[in-house]
Amino acid sequence: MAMTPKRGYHHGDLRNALIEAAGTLAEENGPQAITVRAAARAAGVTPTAAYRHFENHEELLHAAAEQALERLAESMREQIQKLPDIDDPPRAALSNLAAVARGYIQFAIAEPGLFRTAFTPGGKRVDATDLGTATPVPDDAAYGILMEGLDRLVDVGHLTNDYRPFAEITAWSAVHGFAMLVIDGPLSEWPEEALDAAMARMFAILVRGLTGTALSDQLAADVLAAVS
Amino acid sequence: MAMTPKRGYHHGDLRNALIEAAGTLAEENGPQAITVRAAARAAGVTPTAAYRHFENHEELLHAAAEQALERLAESMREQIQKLPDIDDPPRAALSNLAAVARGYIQFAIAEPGLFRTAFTPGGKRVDATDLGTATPVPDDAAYGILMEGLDRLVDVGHLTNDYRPFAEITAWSAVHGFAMLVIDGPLSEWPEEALDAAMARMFAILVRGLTGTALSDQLAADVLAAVS
DNA sequence: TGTACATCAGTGAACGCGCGTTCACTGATGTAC
DNA sequence: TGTACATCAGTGAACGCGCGTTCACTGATGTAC
Repeated sequence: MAMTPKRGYHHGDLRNALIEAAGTLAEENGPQAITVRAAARAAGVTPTAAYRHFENHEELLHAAAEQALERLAESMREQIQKLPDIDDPPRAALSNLAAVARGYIQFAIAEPGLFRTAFTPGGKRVDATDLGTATPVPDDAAYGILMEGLDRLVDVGHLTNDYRPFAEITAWSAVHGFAMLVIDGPLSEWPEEALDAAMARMFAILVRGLTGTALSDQLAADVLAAVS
Repeated sequence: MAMTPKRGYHHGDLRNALIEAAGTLAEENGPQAITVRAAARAAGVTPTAAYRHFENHEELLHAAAEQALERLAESMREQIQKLPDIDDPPRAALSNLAAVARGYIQFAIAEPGLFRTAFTPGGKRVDATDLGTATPVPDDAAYGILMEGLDRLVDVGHLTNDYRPFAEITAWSAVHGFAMLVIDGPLSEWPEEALDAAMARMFAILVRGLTGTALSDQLAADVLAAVS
């Protein structure tokens, strides 16, 4: 069934081409720039053709949002993989978490248009795994990576069980908020070094809040330096 | 110079009427809904008339964003004023900070359209007090309220000086991120009680991270219960 | 107090644009026999 | 292997819409004398 894209009248893989085009539009001018017509134009196709693959504009936007979210997760994974091998397990767990945060924030800074697209309203992206649950959980990769990072902190003895519930909400909120403030808010004028310092500080506060013990300055610096 | 609004050919206070109209539009359908034409329509005036008071669409948007930010600050002040008198100064300082957070998050939930408007990109709202500074600081009221809350924590001995720098960035990030995740993100499906629990948890983690000492469960509950 | 006149704050019509979406259509493709 | 035909994936033209913005204008207002 896997068909290689074909040139010519029949495109071969128009659906993906449109999503890709939507991504490029979002990269350049934010989610607002994603329109059926512009995506079709970029894919070299008539607007009508898009309606073979998407019910309407909203569906295209939603598909683009999902793709952007996946790119965000990729950025997080990249930072984790860049990490050197670390023998000390607690330290490794901390570095891992720092890499997760770094990947998240770095993606927002590098690709603000895509980042906004990922969290665009209307793209009802929280397909709760179980809508019966009071606290439905996102099924996206980024969320999984964060949860894993926190679980590792538990395994390693750094995070006690009584502080585990909702820990991911706090961590996510902080990192997400930071990213937002950088791209749309008061931190947008700050130079990189100041942002790095603020981020290091935030990480230290977050870790002390989660684990109850302060990171030594040395450890904090190391852990953060380990990610680019 | 203060003129009471007049009916008739000359409106009397069209500029403010347009900003007000823009606010209502944003309340109902988000910042996207703010258009020159719609605002003029709502103010009972021809689109052209709006151009007597705003250079272009962007300026109107910017004015609406500033107003939304002011409403956010009001919401924070309201929560602070609702606070009962508390004799114990450290406890009062903590309650104050909790009220600030509550006011911020509550506004986002109650008025998501305005909240998004306040942080709309393009409304280059960070008129840095001093652009020579490496870390320019917003001049809006909401920011001032947050800073004051943290300073009180220092005065009271809860927050040591080495943790004060960038503390506001961390606190702001967490609260802002939480608000965003609630209105546009994964937390939008959560029932109120779950949000309250998550928020209480976040507050506890944040305070422990900032001050180095855990809030007793009792204190945390009290402090959060004090705000509606 | 009355009036001429400059200025101010609106009107009304029009422009060109890009959008989402629908319609009737046609060329390309794959399959049954 | 050849062919008839259903289906699929596009085209091309058109619709109605609301937008930002500009133009020449006019009625209302305030002020100088």
